Amino acid sequence: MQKTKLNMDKLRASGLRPTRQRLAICKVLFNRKETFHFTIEQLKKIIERNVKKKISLATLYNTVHVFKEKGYLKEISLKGNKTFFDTNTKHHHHFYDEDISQLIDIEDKNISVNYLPKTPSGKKIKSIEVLVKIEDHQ
Amino acid sequence: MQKTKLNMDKLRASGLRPTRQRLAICKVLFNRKETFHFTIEQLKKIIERNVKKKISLATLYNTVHVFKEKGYLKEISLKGNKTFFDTNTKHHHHFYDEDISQLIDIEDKNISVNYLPKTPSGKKIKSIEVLVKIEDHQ
DNA sequence: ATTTAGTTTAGAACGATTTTAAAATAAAAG
DNA sequence: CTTTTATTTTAAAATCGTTCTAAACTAAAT
Repeated sequence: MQKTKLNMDKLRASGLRPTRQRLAICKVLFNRKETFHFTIEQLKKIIERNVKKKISLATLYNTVHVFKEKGYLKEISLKGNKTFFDTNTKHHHHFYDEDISQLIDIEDKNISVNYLPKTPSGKKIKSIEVLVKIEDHQ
Repeated sequence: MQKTKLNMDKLRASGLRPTRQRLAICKVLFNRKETFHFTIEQLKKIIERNVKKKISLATLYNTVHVFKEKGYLKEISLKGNKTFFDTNTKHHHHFYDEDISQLIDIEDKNISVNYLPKTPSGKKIKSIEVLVKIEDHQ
């Protein structure tokens, strides 16, 4: 069980020292089997449940931001005030249930976009993101 | 030229009285040929150029919000702090140039999503939105 | 052990949006 | 018309998510 070691490597690769706070954040983010979608507020609540000493908001924002820059987290395009992050860094898409603000991954291979219009001149495509909004049936 | 009349109808249909301020907003939003993508701040700047007496931010937020509820405007899914609106209310998609924060419409018929995974049980699809991010070539 | 560089923190600051309550205006009633 | 009533506009305060700040703290290097 070298999960802590892996997290330390991830931190060092991001240019961050492996502190108690950062390791607690990594544990919540990366020591899980399933993809994890979260806002900073949600992450804060989860950490508060699992850790005795509280971690300041500034540290959460900081660490998450660096992981995003390094590519260990993705930011998700959604309207609204809250920013969502995703531990699934592979290229993929999402179902979004607005009623419960819940995201579900759609694997890239499970969706196909046949794209027709030409890219504006001088520009090239950076990414194609599909968001499928869902709601209660009936 | 009954554009003002049309705007008054739009306002009344939205349950709003046609005031001087609201008609000025409508003029900027709806008296144009092309689709218009905007943030509230951008709308404010445009109106300040065209109207002698200034319109308060609260009125802009208010009116735009009601038009969105009524379906005369669409809100666009984009990450980040700023909220974009679109006068094109038909179902369609977007190119997004993050460098210049510029949106370009892609007509629905010009893109096709072949969607494979099944919708989570008890849920049905509300919309499918495609966002094609573009950047400078090279 | 001491120094140094990086980190955490609470709280201030910030920008976008919403709310407030008082002054202004549109529409309805007389 | 003029008055009354309901709606609207406004500036300013409040709020929310996020970022910044500067002082206290801790990890790593010496």
